[in-house]
Amino acid sequence: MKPAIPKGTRDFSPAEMAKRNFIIDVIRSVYNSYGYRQIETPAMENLATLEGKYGDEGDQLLFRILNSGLKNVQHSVKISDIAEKGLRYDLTVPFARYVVMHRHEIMFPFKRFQIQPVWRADRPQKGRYREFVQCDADVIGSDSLLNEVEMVLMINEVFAQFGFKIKLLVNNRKILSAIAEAIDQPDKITDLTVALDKLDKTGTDKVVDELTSKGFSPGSVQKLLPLFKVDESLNSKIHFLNSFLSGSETGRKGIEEIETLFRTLAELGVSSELLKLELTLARGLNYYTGAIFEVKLNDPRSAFPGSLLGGGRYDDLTGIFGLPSVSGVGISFGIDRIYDVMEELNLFDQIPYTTSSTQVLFVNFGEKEACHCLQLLSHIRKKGVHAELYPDPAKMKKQIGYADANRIPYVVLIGSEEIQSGLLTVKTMLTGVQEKLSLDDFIKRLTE
RNA sequence: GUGAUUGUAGCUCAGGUGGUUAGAGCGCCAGAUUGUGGCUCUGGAGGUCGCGGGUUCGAGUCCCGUCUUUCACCCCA
Repeated sequence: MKPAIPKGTRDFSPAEMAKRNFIIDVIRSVYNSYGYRQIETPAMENLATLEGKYGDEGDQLLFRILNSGLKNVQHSVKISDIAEKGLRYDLTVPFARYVVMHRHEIMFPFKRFQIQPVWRADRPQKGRYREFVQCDADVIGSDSLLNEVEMVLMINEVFAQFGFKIKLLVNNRKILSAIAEAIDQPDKITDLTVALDKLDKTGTDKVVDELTSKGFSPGSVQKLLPLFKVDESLNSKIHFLNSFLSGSETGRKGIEEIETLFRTLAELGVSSELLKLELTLARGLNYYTGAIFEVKLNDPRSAFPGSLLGGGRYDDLTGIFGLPSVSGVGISFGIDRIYDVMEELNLFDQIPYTTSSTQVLFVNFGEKEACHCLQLLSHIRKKGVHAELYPDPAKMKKQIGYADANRIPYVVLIGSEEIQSGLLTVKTMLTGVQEKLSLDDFIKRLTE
């Protein structure tokens, strides 16, 4: 049979892994430095845990796992009768489940991070995969807006290390639901936000069309129009919202949250170039209730479409699992998209990463010589040098070619002559220069 | 889920209107160099033309189906 992998999945070669690990290491070290602690959860969850958390669209995109032991399946069976598990769709919902299950051993507020693959049964396309890795950080059990502030700081710290420019879009679900109230369509928040989200892409006419087709009355659409004409500046947006949402308690709270967040960040010197209040930012996931975040590429060298990060506050995700009124905020980096952007902009060239960490290759001249090398190897590894012995007594051309192909900087040759003299013949691959060194002198050179 | 698009050697790609034995570059292997990589030269291996069916005397080429690739919509990291 012909080898193949499922649609939308990928293999990663050593060179690709080195680059992926570079990205992950940056994120992990920032998470660590802010006090987040790592957990993992299973690839699969019970469908009951997953379903209904991501909207109708999200439910469609869940990978469901067929129950084991099934023999024949009739056409008329219900999915719930043949599948009770599914691959996780994100890391936030499994985390909420984790928090509820482990509530007695958790000290709140709980700051955790998690770096694992997730799966979505989407049609693959640019920047979209069926299996991809998310890097999440969440704080659960704290209402403080300082957590939102911290999320933004981490976002900036991480992206500052990648070599491309981004824009961090911020909005607040409370404001969005207050807008829905203000135009007398409080029950249509989802339709409203989905339509609003397309404003910058398709323009006001298309948004109006979509709202009308979704059953918004002409009167409510009329009421919405001023929103499209607000000035870009933060102050004029806030000013507009204050009057537009004056009658709404949630609207007032949302504006207050936004103001606090932006004020604190300004005091911390977070550039307003990076940060933008985007009133049309919606985000499809159902569970967000407060701040919402999204990072887009903002670099003249590329027009990469998708978002590189998403996140927000969810006030009651644990409620469904039986632990009400515990609020959390979180963010999620999409490393596959960050990788694509860095690859497109050739940014990996300027960044230190290695495909192989081997510093020395010992050439294999035969059983006796190899055995001698093994003893030297264990000594030199204890000194912290990364070294390997070629496994077969192959031709020199082959063995040195192996060092060349793997960019191993030094080759050590130990034949009968070297065993007798006790000196190593060391070849520096870059220059081709060859010299006789004692083991200690060689180690000294490598560890200096 | 809707609409397009792609598939020929390990990789990148050629193969007018169907017609002998399907090509190139790069890579790979071997030799020139029996203890020496990159550069050069010489030689060699490697292809069910994505898969299945159809039209035809004859299909890499035309038709249908299917899978895959890429892209847009939807939605999202």
